[in-house]
Amino acid sequence: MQLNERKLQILQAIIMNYLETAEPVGSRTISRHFLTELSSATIRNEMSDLEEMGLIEQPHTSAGRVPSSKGYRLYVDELMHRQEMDQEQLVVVRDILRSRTMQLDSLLREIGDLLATLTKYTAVVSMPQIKKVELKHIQLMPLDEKTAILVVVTDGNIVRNHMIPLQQPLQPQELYYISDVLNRELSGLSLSAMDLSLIQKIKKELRLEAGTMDSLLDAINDTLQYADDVDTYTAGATNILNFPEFSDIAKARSLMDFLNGKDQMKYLSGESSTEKSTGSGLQIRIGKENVPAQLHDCSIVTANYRYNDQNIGSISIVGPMRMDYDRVVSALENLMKDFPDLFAGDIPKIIQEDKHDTE
Amino acid sequence: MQLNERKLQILQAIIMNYLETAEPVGSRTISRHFLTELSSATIRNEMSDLEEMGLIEQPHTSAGRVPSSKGYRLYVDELMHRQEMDQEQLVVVRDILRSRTMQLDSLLREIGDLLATLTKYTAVVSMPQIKKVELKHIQLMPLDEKTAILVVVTDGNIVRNHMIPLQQPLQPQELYYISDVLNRELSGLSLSAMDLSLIQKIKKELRLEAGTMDSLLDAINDTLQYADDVDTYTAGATNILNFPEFSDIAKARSLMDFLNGKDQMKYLSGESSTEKSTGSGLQIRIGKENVPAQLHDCSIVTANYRYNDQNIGSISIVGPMRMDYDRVVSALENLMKDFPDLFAGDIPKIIQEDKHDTE
DNA sequence: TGTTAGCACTCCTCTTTGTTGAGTGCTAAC
DNA sequence: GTTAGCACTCAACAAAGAGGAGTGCTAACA
Repeated sequence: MQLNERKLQILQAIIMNYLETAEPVGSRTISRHFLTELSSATIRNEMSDLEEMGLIEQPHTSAGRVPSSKGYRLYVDELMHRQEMDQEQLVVVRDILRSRTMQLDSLLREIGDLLATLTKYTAVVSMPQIKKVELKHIQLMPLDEKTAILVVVTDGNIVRNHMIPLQQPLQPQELYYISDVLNRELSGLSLSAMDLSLIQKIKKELRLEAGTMDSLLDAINDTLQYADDVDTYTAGATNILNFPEFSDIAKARSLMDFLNGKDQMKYLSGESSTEKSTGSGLQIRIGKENVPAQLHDCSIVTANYRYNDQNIGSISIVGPMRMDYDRVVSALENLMKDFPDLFAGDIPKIIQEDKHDTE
Repeated sequence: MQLNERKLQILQAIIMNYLETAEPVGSRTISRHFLTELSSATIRNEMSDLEEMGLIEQPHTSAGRVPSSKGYRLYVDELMHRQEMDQEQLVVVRDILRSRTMQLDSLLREIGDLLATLTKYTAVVSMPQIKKVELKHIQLMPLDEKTAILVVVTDGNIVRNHMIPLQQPLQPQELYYISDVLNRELSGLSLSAMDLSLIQKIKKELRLEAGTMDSLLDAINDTLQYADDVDTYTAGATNILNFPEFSDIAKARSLMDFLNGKDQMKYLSGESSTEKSTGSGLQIRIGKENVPAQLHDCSIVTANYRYNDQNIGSISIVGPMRMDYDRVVSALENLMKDFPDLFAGDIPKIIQEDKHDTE
């Protein structure tokens, strides 16, 4: 079957109308509001074709049509228009973000909040995997006789700290000295580059008793371990409750639980090979394209952020399949333009299609 | 009107049954399952009295009775039984908590998670107001030419850090030196005890240029400011969706938004003068006793935790008015016993009443 | 050949109307 | 003071019917 221009226009009209109303769209609605030069009967014929092609579906015999996953997919790949964002609003908040924080993790949290507010969907930010980024500074601080604090600062100014039990009391000077050595050996490296030989080298240089050194290395290891957990931040989780597709409380709850559960969210940050990505490097997963069952009614648009050419985390917008893809994609793309250091190399090409006939 | 023993028993039966079913309780139910020696007619008479006294209410003419706020209040003040908790479960998790962390803030988060799981309600922890606790250690760390990191460790091993822009590059040695001076002057004090004269003194001792010093003090001030925000941690927020009283999505959403909104949660941590507290120092607010409208259908049980005889935060359980007060109070009291250093001075007196007649 | 009016048909949705049952209050008897 | 009995109330549920949105199909038209 041919997928001509007119069919595409009808598909687009269905998606636009369904986005607004969340109700199945009938032929008459389209003939009245979108393609006024055609009669409803003609549109009915075309819709029948579109259904046969699997792009739209009928909830029941005498209902209008609803876009299918495949229909959304086609829309996202071919028909979507980028929008300019509300410039004022965006600019204002952006400036606040820039001025307020120099720490990557809090910056990301604020970006999440911003996106959730802007899109009215839920934003899930997977926090940076600091294992992959370079160490900038490492420091032992005296606390009391039995404890020291290990503070690790990475590229992006992410600060992590960890308590270290001391086998024996150490003088502040000793801790400073150890810090210096650790810094000399480790800074500039990523945590994942630390291996046994390096540790041996440090051990040798420090000439500390085995016990002290071991607990120290254990602590560093713990910090590393903790850093490896994919930690996520969720903003606007309750926005989910606004959508009629989640008026069933059980459904809403299972999704919210899923979004809060740190473990499962690893799914989001991982790049799945099957999904196409948009020209700008965004990944869009629609409905059943998501593996976890809880996400089968959802769509997810994900941007990966990077540091030194390595993906170290992601920002996702989660909403119902009936999502305003234009707005969400535009919001993320604008964000990417605003933080070129975070999304380097992926400057979005704004595809400027004409807004044809969809009056 | 007399509030005799039998009336109390009936009230208790109504509360117990309503807790379980969330349905209005009829006279027949009570006569069958609770006070078998009485006929339903007798109980009807007593219930009529209880209603007149404002302790129970009728949703509509031909429905059973539901406890009123006043009824719950009476129950909580007079009739409640403390329960022993599931010992095994509690002990196990408790040990994990104790061994895993020495940092107050993460400990509190874990306690929140534990309580939410245990009670099936929502736990809201207001994080410690570090302004009120003593400084243990303060340290400036070099980061790059333009920035240093200020790390502040307080009593309870809460670590906060803050980026400090440097007017001019400083050598690590200089930063260490400044740290030493700051430590000497500040450790042992609470942040709130810092005042101008103290700052003058430090300034004098350091003999640094005004610019450097000012930005430093600004940063410390910022940290202090940030510390003063009442930060909260919410665990088990989605548990709310389990209760039929929140099957109305709008209601559920407004409550969840309220619980997530940091600002409004100050309400929880503040001690309101009007509420009585239980013998063990817990505060219980029932339904309309809560000031914010969003909480009018909820009850909240709050325990304040302290450090050096100062309240520095609180742990609250939020649930529907139809809450299992016994379980919640017991859970919190057990927690208080387990962390005597956190809840010192308030060792709960377990009131051992007989379980009379409520078969 | 593509478009459109017309029409029969489907099926959801909403309203109406009973029916049922749980629960009450009241009265009179024990 | 307690209880059996009875009339009454009212939410909840189900069945039945009306309305309407929307479809598919056919036949006519440009």
